[in-house]
Amino acid sequence: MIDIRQIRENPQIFKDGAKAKNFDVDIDKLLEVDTQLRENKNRLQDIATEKNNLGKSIPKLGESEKKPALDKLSELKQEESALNETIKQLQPDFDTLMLEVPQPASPEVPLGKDDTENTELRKWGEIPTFDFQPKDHVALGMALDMIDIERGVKLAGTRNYFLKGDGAMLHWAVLRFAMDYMIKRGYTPMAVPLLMRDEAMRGTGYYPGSEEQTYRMEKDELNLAGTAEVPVTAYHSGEILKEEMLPIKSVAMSTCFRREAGAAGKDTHGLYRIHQFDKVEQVIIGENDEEKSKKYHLEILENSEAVMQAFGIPYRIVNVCTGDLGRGQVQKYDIEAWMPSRNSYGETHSASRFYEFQARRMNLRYKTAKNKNLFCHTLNNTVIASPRVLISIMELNQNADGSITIPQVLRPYMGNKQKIEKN
RNA sequence: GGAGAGGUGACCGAGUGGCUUAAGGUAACGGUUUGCUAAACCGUCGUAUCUCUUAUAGGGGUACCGGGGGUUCGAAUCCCCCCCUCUCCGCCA
Repeated sequence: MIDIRQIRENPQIFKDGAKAKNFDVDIDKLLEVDTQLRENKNRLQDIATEKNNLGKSIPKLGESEKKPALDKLSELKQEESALNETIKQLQPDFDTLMLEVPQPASPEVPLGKDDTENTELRKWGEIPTFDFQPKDHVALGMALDMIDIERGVKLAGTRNYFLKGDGAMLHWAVLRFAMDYMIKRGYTPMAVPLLMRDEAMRGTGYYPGSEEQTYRMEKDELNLAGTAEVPVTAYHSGEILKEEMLPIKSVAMSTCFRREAGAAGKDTHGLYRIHQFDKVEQVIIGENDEEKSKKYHLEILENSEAVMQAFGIPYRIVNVCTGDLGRGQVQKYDIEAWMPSRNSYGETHSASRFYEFQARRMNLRYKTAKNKNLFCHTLNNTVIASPRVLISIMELNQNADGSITIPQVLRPYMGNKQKIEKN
């Protein structure tokens, strides 16, 4: 959410910002409602003052003076309830519009209409060539009895799968390595609830907007989080933290649930786009300081790169353009991993910087040394998401005989096994 | 699922109609004392919003004691509805 005072002072920035991000929001309408609301509220305040004064004087008045005073009072009350009625009508419009105003992107974000206009910042690693006919992860996984998509679909519908044997082991190895790495970097591990109230969804910026992407438990009015970002970022919502607590760096591993509505027919093959996966996610809750936020942003990007490098996966860093940014993001770096079967890079990570946007929505603040309450800044990034990353790992490390060499760093998590082979 | 208790400021916790923004305590900040640390003592210390002024500070108004409505000249305090939390019992991983 944006500070309404900033919108009042400089509406054009927010109009342009929304346009660049492809969001449709009526700033003029918002300002109009804001003006009306303020007029009514100011008048209401004056009435309250008058009422209070009058009320206090009443016990001191003589009998003859009491009657006119009471008459005046009931007159004021009538006007008061009329104003309240108007405010009650305007307030929801105002609140709705406020939740819709996007955070303008940072100047270093490239202008663009959609993901085709994202710009590549740099690459890491060599794209391998094979001197045999390489298989894709599905063929590999089926042959090695690691992946069973058919039965996943039988039991849970399309975009569902089983991992078994070394497939399950590899999946957990990747997650555990990522978790251990982040803990070594000083991030606090968290196990989190995933059934979230609407409030948490709104606070992180997923609502309004991503309702269609989200599984909802209608009976309980709870939402199945699509990422641990929701519980971890909202963890301190509504609180006033002490400045010395910041930055709070957390890492959580969780299952992620996504409906993938509107993606029908897209990426239907294999484990790329699925309804349920596991992810290690890093979150930083920091000070209200743009320079620090940028520093943290690079830090969380580096953390993920280190993990990708440890796995030996070639990747590139993409500066996501304005049109592909979410409502709240100031800037976003995606990491895209090389996936031989797609013959392209596929998104595996998304590092976002929000400044105050999320903190304002969830009323997450801290008290400075000067006793001021400021909204925190929030950031998050994937550390690793599996099984999507298994596509790269399996396909890149396959051998001519159909076996898969396990990356060094994952072997300790797989009983020091070096290869996954047919048995 | 059944029964009960409760929701007050960063935190704990008092407060059953006006003198309460709200006692007391903790934490924090400033000061006195002090070789240092600690302790003790004194002082300051809620949030939001509007407005004024000798305008990165101060003054004033208003609202806020879970949310919404009501009674009343006046409500944290009384009434109604809702939400949430906790405890006990039952069932159970």
